[in-house]
This record gives sequence, structure tokens and C-alpha cells, in this order.
Amino acid sequence: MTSIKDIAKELNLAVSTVSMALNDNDRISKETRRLVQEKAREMKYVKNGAAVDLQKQKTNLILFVLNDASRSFFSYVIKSLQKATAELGYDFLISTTYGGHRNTAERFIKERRSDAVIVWTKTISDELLTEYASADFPIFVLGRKVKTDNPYVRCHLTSEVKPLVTCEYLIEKGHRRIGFVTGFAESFGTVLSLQGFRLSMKQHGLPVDESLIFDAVGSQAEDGYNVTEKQILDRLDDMDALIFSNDDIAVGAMRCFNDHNIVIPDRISVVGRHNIPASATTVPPLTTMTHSHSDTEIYTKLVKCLDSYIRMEPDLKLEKELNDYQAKDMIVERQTVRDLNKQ
Amino acid sequence: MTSIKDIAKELNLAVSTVSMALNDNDRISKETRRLVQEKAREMKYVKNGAAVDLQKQKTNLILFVLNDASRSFFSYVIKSLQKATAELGYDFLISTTYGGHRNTAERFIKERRSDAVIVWTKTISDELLTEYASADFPIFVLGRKVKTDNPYVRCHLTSEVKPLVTCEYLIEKGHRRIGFVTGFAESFGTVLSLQGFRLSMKQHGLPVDESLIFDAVGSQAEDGYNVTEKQILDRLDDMDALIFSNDDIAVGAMRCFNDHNIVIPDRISVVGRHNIPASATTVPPLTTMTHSHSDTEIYTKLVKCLDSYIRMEPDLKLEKELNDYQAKDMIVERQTVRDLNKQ
DNA sequence: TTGTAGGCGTTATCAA
DNA sequence: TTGATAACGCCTACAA
Repeated sequence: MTSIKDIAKELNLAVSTVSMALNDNDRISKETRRLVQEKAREMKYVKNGAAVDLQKQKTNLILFVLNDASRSFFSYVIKSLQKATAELGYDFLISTTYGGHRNTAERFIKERRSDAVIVWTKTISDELLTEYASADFPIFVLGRKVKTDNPYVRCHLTSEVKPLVTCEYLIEKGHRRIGFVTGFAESFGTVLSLQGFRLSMKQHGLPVDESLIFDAVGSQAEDGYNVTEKQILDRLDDMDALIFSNDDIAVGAMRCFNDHNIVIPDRISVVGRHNIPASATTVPPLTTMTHSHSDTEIYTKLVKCLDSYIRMEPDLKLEKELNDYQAKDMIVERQTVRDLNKQ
Repeated sequence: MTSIKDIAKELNLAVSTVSMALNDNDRISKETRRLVQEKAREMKYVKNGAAVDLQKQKTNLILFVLNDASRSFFSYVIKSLQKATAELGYDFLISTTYGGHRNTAERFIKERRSDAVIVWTKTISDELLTEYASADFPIFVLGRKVKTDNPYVRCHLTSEVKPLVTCEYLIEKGHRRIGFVTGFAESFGTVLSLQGFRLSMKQHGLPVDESLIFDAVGSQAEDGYNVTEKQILDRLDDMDALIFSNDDIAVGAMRCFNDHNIVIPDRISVVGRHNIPASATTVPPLTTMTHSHSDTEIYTKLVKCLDSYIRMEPDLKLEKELNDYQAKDMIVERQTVRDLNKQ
């Protein structure tokens, strides 16, 4: 491993000169710079990132922690975040906690291996976040509220438990016996929408039949297919409608219904959540809801705000904007819900 | 930022003592260890990862670079790699190059910010890989052959250009006028399968109609839907069959066909590639092919081999196994291909 | 324009 | 069992 020291020795220069030359600093003559850079190449010099970080007390890195990068919903989130971080000159890396593999994420947090972290998963505990967030290491948590007294754990894009738009819609359309399908249990989306479902039912004086709450175990299309085939098909007669806690599993379920020649919405009404691209192209197109987080701009703002924290000049105005943003859930009416009032 | 130095001062101990105490080293008395750890907590000490890496000359990190983490095919790859790396005690991070954002990946390579890197995308150039791979920084490149004289760029799971299994199958079933749909142009899967397609056609003396080679631009279901709707529907009469360079876009196309009441395979035969879970659940189920890389074990071996390189004791035997593994492509017969011989 | 020197936070090697 | 000291590779005042 050749270092700037070696180059300095070889060229009879001071390390500082070499360092500056390699960084194209104007204070070093053009000639020397050329010389040094050439020598570096010749000696196969590679910069040591750890040394730079140590010296600069900065990694220039933002880490994004989530459970499963392959869900369509996150595909969009990742792209938006990556774009936004790149625009501000940060590096951007993803740590996946799927299958209980959260060591990497936790080590990066515990050892400050990034300038900040964005967490969108329940798999990192409130305690850990509370313990390690600080003025010079802000942690943005998305999608959930963290119970903490640490002001540097900032929660955004969280939703309160509130009536579930899709459920309200179904009830309005005359549905009464409504089932619910949960996704990955560790996802707060699932938890929150289930709670919203219960709230809606309660507010309308409708009973929730616990045997009609199905667990897809995972949050991918295949999981939706499986739970439908194994558990839901048998119970179709007991329901007017079925709510899925996200579009991915709803899309999978739609395939299953198709395979079994079950006509939607004649036999049963179906709704999803998130309005992912695929939801528009099921047969028939899936009625779903937009989640307030489906907007590109919000991620730009989010990262700008995070950056302001990193620079230790929190942009409170921007943060307020972010908070006010939430809760614009809206139904996306397509063709998987029947109007039972028109019978 | 409190450091071990501060703790040492506070406790009137030497830094080395504090360091060892924090790492639970037996050479330090139980009592001192307790004392130090307590003080550390009290002073909100957090370990500085950069300093550790610098001192240890090791990051314990393996970086996985790919273009788009949300494709179903990679979902599986990521999970397998993550599991395998975790088993060997490595941290595992993902860098996505989608949208031209390859700075992060390149900086990590150029500044040795990981112990090794696994690259599965064309977006990192042969030159860069060649320049930065070395005995103590091995780079494994998957899915493509890198033109290099650097022995520490190891290519695996690459495929030679060879007749495309799906195309052979179609021809066998009597198809002649065959179209092809490419995915993301930068993906070698697309490039390679297109070449395989051309090879197959050539070997059977069939002409390739260039106007029947469609570009889905991206590699996701939505891209498949779009290209089908905008370009392919108009050309159905000119084709017996259509080959998709991957299942994701084929699945999207299937949805589009459904939406337009085009019956598969009566109107046109369709085949995909990769055998992703969703391919089994289209209507009708998609005929596709398995790619040799769809096996869990191969990733375990891959990471073990990479580890042997990191430890500077390359396991050549294992590597040979990996190389011999390739090329077990097989057709997965389902219901989207009509047998034209039986007319 | 270049050189000197100190330090970033850890770990590791000795010596005490 | 603990302490002193020297790295690790780089950057940045400040001095020359």
C-alpha cells in the first residue's frame, strides 16, 4: 500500500506538498502537481478513505436503512433519495435489514460511519436511535413515530392512526363485511393501516371479524398470491370486500383471483394502498389510495432538511413544511370495488 | 465528540487501558472494565469507525454495486449475498447506480472504502475496475466478462454468447417470425440475450427483422407494459412469437395484452427469462427459462471465494467450481407458447 | 511555492 | 494489570 509519504520520499517533497498536489491545490505549482500525480499513478497510489474521514471528521455519506429494497414502493423512494442526496454532494448507500441482518446498519450508527442516517424500517429500535442520534449525527426516521426525548431523532412522513381512506370508501359504497390482509408484520405501514381499518369500522359501528384478518407474512406480490390461495379463497362468501395493506400483495392477490376465475369486483371487492405503478395495470385495474409520500419533491425537501441538520443549522422552516405535508391520503378510484348501494 | 482520550483523562487511566477496557479485553481487570464502560456511557462516547479502519487497515465491509435494486431478479441476489456475507462476519452495503449515480460506488472503489466489492452492472467501466483491483482489494464482477489483465478482477456467473434457450424452444415449436424486446440497455443480460437470439436465428437460417426488435428502455414491469402498448400492439400480425429479455418486462407485457383482450398464446406466443416468482402467476402462466444464477448456494460459494481473496489466500479450487457452474439454462415450459407444428 | 509539525481516534507493542 | 508510545494515512495551519 503506497501512501503519500512514499510519494513524498520518492520525489523529495514534503507530504503536505504531495497531499495538496494530489488534491489539485492552486498553492502548488502546475509542474509539481503534474509530477506528483504522475508519480502517484506510477506507484499505484490509492487514497485511503478512512484516513480522510478521520482527518476531516466527516464521511460525506448518508446511509439509508430499510428492510427490503425490492418492494415497488421503496424503489421509488430510493431513486428519489439518491437523486436528492447526489444533488447535495453526498454519497448514498443502502443497508437492508431483511432476514434480521441489521448488524451493518447498527454498526454504521454506533460507529458514526456516515454523516447521517435515514431509517425507514421498524427493525432499528427506538432505544438505539435515541442513544446515538446527536447534533452532529442526525437521524431521520421515516414512516414511524419514535418514542424519544432526543431532539436529533427527527420523524417525518409519519402518519397518525386515522380512519383508513379505503375502508371509508368501501363503507360508503355499502360494504359491511370487510376483511383485511396484512403485509410484513414488522412494517409500520401494515400496522398503521390495520389500526386505521379498525378505527374506521368502529366509528361506523361495524364489527371486525378477527378471522377475516389474514396475514400475508411478507409484503411482496408472491406473498399476496399465497395467502389468497391458501386462506382467502375459502372465505370469499363471508366477505363483501377485502382491504390489502399495500398494493404489492393486492396485485399478487389479483393474479390469484384471475387464476381461479374469480371475477373482481363481482364476487368480492378489493382495494390496495400506495398506488404503485403495477396497480394501474391489473385486470381489472386496482382501486387503491395514494399515500402522501408518493411525491418526488418531498424527498428533495427531506434531504435538504437533513443536510441542514448535518451542517448544524437546522432549517426549521423547511421542517415545518415537511410536517405540514402529511396526511393527504386520497382514494384512487378504479374498477375493483362494486357499489352495493346500486343493487 | 468525546474520545477514549477524554475518558482516559477523566479516569486517570492510559488510553490503551481504556481502549482495551472498551473492547472487553481480558488483560484489563473486570472492575476497571466496568468503570470505563460506565464512564463511556456517561460521557456519551461513540466509537469512531474511521479511526478503527485506519488503524486496522480493514473496513470489514463488502460493497455490492448494481444498477437497480428493485428488480425482482436482484431481490433474490441481494438476499443471498447479504446472508452469505453476514455468515462470514462482513458488513454488507448496497450502492445503486440507477440514473447515472455511480459516484458513490466509484469513490468507494477509488478510496478503498470497503474490503472488496461485488459489481453486477455495466455502469462501472472495465478501466476503473482494472485500475483499482489488487491483491488486497479484490473485485468480483458478476454477469459480465471484463476485459482486463488484472488478476484481481474476478468474473463470475458470466455467460458466453450462446444460442438463446427460449429462442431455440420457439423455433422447435414451429415459430419463424420472432420478435425481441430488450430491457435496460446498460444491462448485459439484455445485451447477451439479444446476441443469443441473433445467434439462434442465424444458426437456423432465419432472418432477423430489425423492426421487430423493441426497446423497453427499462427493465421493470411498467416498461414492458409501455413498450407493448405503444409499439408492439401494432405489430402483432407480423410475428409468431415475442421474446422478452427478462421476466419483469414480460410480466408487464402480459398485463397489457390482458388489458387489450389479446389472448396469449392464441394471438402470439410469449417467453421471458429468469423465472422470477411473478412469472408463474401471470394469466396464463409465462413460459420462461431459468438462468443458472438462480441458486442460493452459488452465492454462498461466491462470497466464500471472495473472502478467500480478501484473506489473501485465494481458494482456487472453489473458484474453479464456480466457473464450472455456469450455463445450466433451462426452459420452463408453461402456457404462453403455442405449438405451431400441431396446426 | 514548498516545508514543518501537529493531530484526527484507534489499536498494538512493549515496558513497567 | 496498566502505561507510554508509536503507528495508521491524511490534512491544515503556519513558517520558511
